[in-house]
Amino acid sequence: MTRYDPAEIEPRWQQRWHAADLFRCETEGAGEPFYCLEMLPYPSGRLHMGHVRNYTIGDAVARYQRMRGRRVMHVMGWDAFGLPAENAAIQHGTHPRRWTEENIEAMRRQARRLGWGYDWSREISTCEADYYRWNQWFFLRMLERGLVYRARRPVNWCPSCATVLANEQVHGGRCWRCGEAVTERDLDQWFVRIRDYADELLQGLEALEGWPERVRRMQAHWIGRSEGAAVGFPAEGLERPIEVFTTRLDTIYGATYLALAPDHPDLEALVAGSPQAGAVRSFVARQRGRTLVDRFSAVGEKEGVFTGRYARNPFTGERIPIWVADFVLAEVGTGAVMSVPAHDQRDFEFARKYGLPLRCVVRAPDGLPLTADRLEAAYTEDGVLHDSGPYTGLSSAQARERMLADVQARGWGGRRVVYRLRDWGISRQRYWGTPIPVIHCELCGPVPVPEEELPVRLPEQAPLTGEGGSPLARLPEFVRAACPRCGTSAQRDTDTMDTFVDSSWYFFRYLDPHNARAPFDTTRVRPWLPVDLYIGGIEHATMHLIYTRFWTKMMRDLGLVAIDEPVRRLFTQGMVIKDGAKMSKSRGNIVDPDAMVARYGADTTRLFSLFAAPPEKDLEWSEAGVEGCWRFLQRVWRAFDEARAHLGPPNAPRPAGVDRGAALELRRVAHRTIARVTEDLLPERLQLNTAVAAIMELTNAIVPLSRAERLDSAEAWALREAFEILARLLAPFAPHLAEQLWEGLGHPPFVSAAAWPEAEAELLVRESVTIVVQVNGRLRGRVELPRGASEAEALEAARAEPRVSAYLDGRRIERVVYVPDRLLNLVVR
RNA sequence: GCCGGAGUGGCGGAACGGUAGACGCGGGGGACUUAAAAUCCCUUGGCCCGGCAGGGCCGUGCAGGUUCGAGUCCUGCCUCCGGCACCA
Repeated sequence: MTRYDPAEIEPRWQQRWHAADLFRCETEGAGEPFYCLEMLPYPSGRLHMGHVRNYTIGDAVARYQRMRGRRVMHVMGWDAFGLPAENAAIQHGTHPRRWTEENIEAMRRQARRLGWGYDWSREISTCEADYYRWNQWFFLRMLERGLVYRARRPVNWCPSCATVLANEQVHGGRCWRCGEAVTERDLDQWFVRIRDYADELLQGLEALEGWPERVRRMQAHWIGRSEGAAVGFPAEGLERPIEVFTTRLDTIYGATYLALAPDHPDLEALVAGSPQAGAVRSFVARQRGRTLVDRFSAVGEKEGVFTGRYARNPFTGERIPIWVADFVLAEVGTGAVMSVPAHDQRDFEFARKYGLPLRCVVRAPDGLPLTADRLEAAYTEDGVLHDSGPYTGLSSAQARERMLADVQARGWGGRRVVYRLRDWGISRQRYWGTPIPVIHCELCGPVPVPEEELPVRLPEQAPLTGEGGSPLARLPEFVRAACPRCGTSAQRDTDTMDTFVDSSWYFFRYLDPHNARAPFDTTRVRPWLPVDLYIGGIEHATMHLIYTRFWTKMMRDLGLVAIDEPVRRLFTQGMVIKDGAKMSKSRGNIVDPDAMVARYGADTTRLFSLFAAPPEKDLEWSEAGVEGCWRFLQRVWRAFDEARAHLGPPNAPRPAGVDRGAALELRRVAHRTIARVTEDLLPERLQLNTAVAAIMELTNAIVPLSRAERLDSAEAWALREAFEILARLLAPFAPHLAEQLWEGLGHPPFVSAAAWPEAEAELLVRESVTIVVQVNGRLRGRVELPRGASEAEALEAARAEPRVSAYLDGRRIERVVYVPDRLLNLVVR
């Protein structure tokens, strides 16, 4: 008997797949395209189990679709720019490129060892000029269209990473990458007008039926559309009125003060010369030093300072004080609010603390007007207006409409929609990224680098300190440039692009990876898009997955693609957990994929990562579970070894007698397994854990026959058929062992290229079925009947069952519920 | 606070509104072995009646409801996880 030795089997098949170029995919050709995509990895060093899970799911789907006859695009690439490379370089005195390339090399080797089938001829690495030049090209296209602009603005700053972060990259006030508390800084930055697409990004979510509801909700919330009105409050000492945004225009008669954000642009002009100026300035200075984390944790303890200035409520003509308050955020709405303490909880708390007046103007529809002195909390519901001049008596909704019409008629302001989504700041003050193709000229301002001069190459050497400031700025030979417009000496932009730019369009490039004239050829990519299935972690719900949707729409508007959305079906797989926590180096609960492969082989590793939990849920790592998968594969191996003696030649004619007895039973199980596994592998289902379970059941049905002393010709034939089915069903999950079985069965290679088995319909239905008999909904017996038996026949059979008849004895059957071939429920009294 | 998701054996998890617990792990018993490992076979939700054969009751977070029938649908709670969070 031969031993199951993955260390011997697996490299051999990997070699043969490679030699046969089995996974190459032509852009054009026969077969319906299927684009199976997984989020490309950051080459951090080694694969971790999260990668293994992600890519094994994708590989199983890709292999399955290939066997179904689809032309499958399945590619691997590297999100190769980014900060860890730079930090590692600083720490270990190496170069980011070298560090990155070594990691890619190691991870590519690991990918092969796990048996993942990619078209390596399409591999891309985003740190290559061939790739990032097109980031620059897109930047210039967006600049032409005004989709990129430069602005000085308070931006999120991660002190540890020494760079700016986009809003999406700040999670709970902390850096998404390193967890450091984020502060604010004023910097000149390039921004992408993703906000211009806010409405479309929001609307588009409804059509994304193939996306998890969870992700759609998260994005909708992230975009955060709110509808209301912008109203100008004339302020003493300012030429232009202070514009406030409100969704509760109906409460405007209750506004008793204005509150401005500490970094409101008009604040300095407002307070200049006021006796309060000093107090305001020191308050503002204190606020600026606070981190976001600090600000979040202080929710509820609002602070503010009176500016010494007043504004006029356009509706009432009333003079109300202007305050600066920390709970008003510059980036929300207009950065200024009309405060209505009686009807807004925040305004209420602030007014209480500083003794500002309250005025009630809305009451519950069935209630009495509240009075300010009795209020314990703001009344924030809609209701009926009182003490609101001509609007008194209107409902909140009516009032909002009328008031808005009057605001517009009198030129005070108008309807306004604001989004929580902010423009995407893409400038990064680090080295290892795409240089921004702009030259700053003292005379002409920022001038785009002419297209024919692309790529602006990232200099191979730059002084890296990690202490802040763009490393490229310290390279005079990089910085110095002639202004493309006027020719005078000017300076290159020394920031690099956010690496989320790289990952926004890489899967378009996979489809045309060597194109030197354009990011990709429009006609080539068309048949492949949108991506049929995209697999990755949930953590990108409001980062990468928003950016790439935006990028697709932007490319559509440039005429490059004809789609509105990049991804038809999104699958978010769960995390890999060990001892109740996400695997991480700092926790020391890492399981190394290499060690797994060395010990159990790739097939066991793959199988476990698919079997141990439904793919969308978190997977708890269990050594015992791995052992179980290992045992299963051994069992398959041994069963096949034992069966050899029984098996006839391939393609033998079907002998008489396969339609009864053990042969029939085995055939039924085998064909039912085809149906189950096929269904579980559908992109909209993807229940790979139950698919594996079904294959285990098939194996359990095979074992007794393969081990039998002697089989008749029908049983032997059925046994061969079962193994041929097993080999092909196993191919997406444990492809090496599957190849070995296929070869052992006398077939030419490769099972990976064989046709997926078809279930014979007549084997899926039985001529006799077990019907469950219930009395009053409780299980009391089972009867065997021919399929399609009538209710009367079922009833007769049920009455003949002693267990059933005991419950019917002396009672009247009031109702019979009959589900043909399944169940009979007798309702008695 | 708002928005999602999830609660099923000792564990991971299965179950078109129709036999709850597939498959795997773990446990118990047995075979093989001098012994162990490996492997194989039987068994395994709880309680109760029975010598066995067999049978009964309870059971999918809690409380109700709809239904002939609810893990699954509805209402209200509880707990845990995730996202957002002073959004004007």
